[in-house]
Amino acid sequence: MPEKKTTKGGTAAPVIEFQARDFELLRGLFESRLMTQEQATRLYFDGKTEAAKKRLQKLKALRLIAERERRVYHPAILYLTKRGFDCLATHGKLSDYPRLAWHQLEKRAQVSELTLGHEIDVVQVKAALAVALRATGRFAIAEFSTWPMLYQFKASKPRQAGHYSSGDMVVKPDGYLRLHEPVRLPDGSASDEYDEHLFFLEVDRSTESQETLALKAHGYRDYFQRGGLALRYGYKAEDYKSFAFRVLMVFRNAERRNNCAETLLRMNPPVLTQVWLATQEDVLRDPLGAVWMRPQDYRDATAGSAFDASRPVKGVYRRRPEREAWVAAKVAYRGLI
DNA sequence: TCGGTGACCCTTCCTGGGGA
DNA sequence: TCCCCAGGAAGGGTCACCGA
Repeated sequence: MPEKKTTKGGTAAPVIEFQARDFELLRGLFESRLMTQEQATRLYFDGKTEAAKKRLQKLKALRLIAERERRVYHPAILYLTKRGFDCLATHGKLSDYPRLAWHQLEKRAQVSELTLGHEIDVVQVKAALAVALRATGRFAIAEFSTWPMLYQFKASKPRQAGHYSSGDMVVKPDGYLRLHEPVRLPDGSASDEYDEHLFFLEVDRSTESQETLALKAHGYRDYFQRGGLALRYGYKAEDYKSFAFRVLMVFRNAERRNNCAETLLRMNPPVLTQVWLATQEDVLRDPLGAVWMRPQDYRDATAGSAFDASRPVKGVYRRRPEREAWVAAKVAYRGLI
């Protein structure tokens, strides 16, 4: 049964029938804090710009969403208003989220320009993946969240030489994706059973040190080996192998990606296959295509060459465009699924 | 009948490039 | 340096079509 909503007073009070898509959009804004109109169009309107434009205008007129102050020629960045938040709460659309008062959400939505860029990048990757997955017709997205608080976890820090204990750290993923892929019966039809694919997402803005990235990779490995995800879904930690996940790291350029691959290979023990690396440009173009590499793939591509990661690092860091060219030509890129 | 959507067009506001 | 123009981004108007 459609639900009607009107506004009080004013001129030309808009009246709309809420659709499931409206709530999905509002929930999306609740989770991701911000998204551009273009991203909302891709995520919730199948890329249909005119349809998105009209619907978003109505939601803005109802003051359920609003856009950040911007230059007229800059893309519109949408956010959820208090009225939108109340609307979701009233319709019971926030029951599967932690309880959050409006003032907490309002504070969360006040982001700096630096954070803004990161949030938009994360949603950009999310939109690219969601659109590509939808287009395959093979997968159902069971969860795709970009709210770090929902999936953050504690992991132990790597032990340092001369120290008996290692201490804990909190890892806050930029995103978490759970996919269902129906198992095909011999006749080609889909059964009730499905395979599950689990991913954590890290979108790098070149603002963190390689050491921090390595620390995160260590954290993910620790979380896996301790059965953190198994426990999250109500299973025993010993069942951790049934909850194998990959960590997708997306970088601004190939140099940064390759540096990270080298860093992960130099860890002790090295991270070889759990972390998958790609550039943002490649992911936005073809997120499911052969654009991903694992540190092990990087190692294979550079083995015995002047860029072999096992060679000791000497002196200060210098750019090596020839390394990027070498890797681009030699590495065996992988498709995500 | 009405709401939602798609398509097309016009307008506003601004940036950036090119030429005088 | 100034002016002109193309183009980006989005708001808004209108009309036609579809489906409940």
